[in-house]
Amino acid sequence: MGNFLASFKFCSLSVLNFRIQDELKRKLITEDDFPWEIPSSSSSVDFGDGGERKEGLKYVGGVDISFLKEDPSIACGTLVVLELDSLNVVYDDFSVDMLHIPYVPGFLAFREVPILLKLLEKMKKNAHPFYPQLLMVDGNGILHPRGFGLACHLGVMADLPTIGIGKNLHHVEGLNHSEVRDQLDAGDDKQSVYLYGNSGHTLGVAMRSTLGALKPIFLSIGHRISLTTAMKVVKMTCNYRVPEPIRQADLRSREYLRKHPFVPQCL
DNA sequence: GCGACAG
DNA sequence: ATCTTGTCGC
Repeated sequence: MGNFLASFKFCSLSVLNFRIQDELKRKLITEDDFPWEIPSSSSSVDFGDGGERKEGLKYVGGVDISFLKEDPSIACGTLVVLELDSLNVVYDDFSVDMLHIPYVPGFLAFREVPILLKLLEKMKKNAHPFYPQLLMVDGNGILHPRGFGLACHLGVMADLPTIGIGKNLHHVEGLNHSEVRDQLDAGDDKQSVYLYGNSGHTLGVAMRSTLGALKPIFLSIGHRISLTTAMKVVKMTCNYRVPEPIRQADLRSREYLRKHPFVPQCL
């Protein structure tokens, strides 16, 4: 009986998760859909005419989750917000939870979205002035077996513009690591190559985000942003290989777990 | 058939 | 994701 229930649970999970991804995918927006102006890569120009202009992108969020080595089911979800100009962290928040959903490639969102969404909603409910205008997610967007990775899932759920940042290539639609590497090495000092799936659609881009970085990061559209704009924003935030919002979320997440051991908030 | 497979 | 020391370089 236990086996039956276990396998039923497993089956229903898989089937339902496919449907949930397909259903949410209908809400996906893959072009710029926000009122904020992306600051030019240099300093912002002040025309001094006092005229009204669009509000600029200022608060960029990053999310990550780290795990307890002693118990991989204990996770620390972390949300940080950085000021784009200075890349200073102006907000961080943490939530330690016990996860009951396993990691399955292609279904990462079902494991991580609840905890991340909770952190975002807490900030939104309090009408926090630093609520992010854009969110970077440690995981892929449309670079995904069904074109709906963690960054898309979280973006649609939170109704936020999101960018997916992968540190490893998810092998989808014939994409493979060595081919990408060869293409990057083909050019003299090629910094990025577009990722085309078997279907010919652009799924994302492999990008050497800093001069010294041999290994690229893999970015893809999450929600409500174009790939071109996503690349601009990511480049603006890369002091190191991993964009600062993700990097800070990662660093602080591990630190929090080190300093606040064994205190799950949800059971 | 075997291996690969975001975090 | 996590386990891990030193080491090379700016």
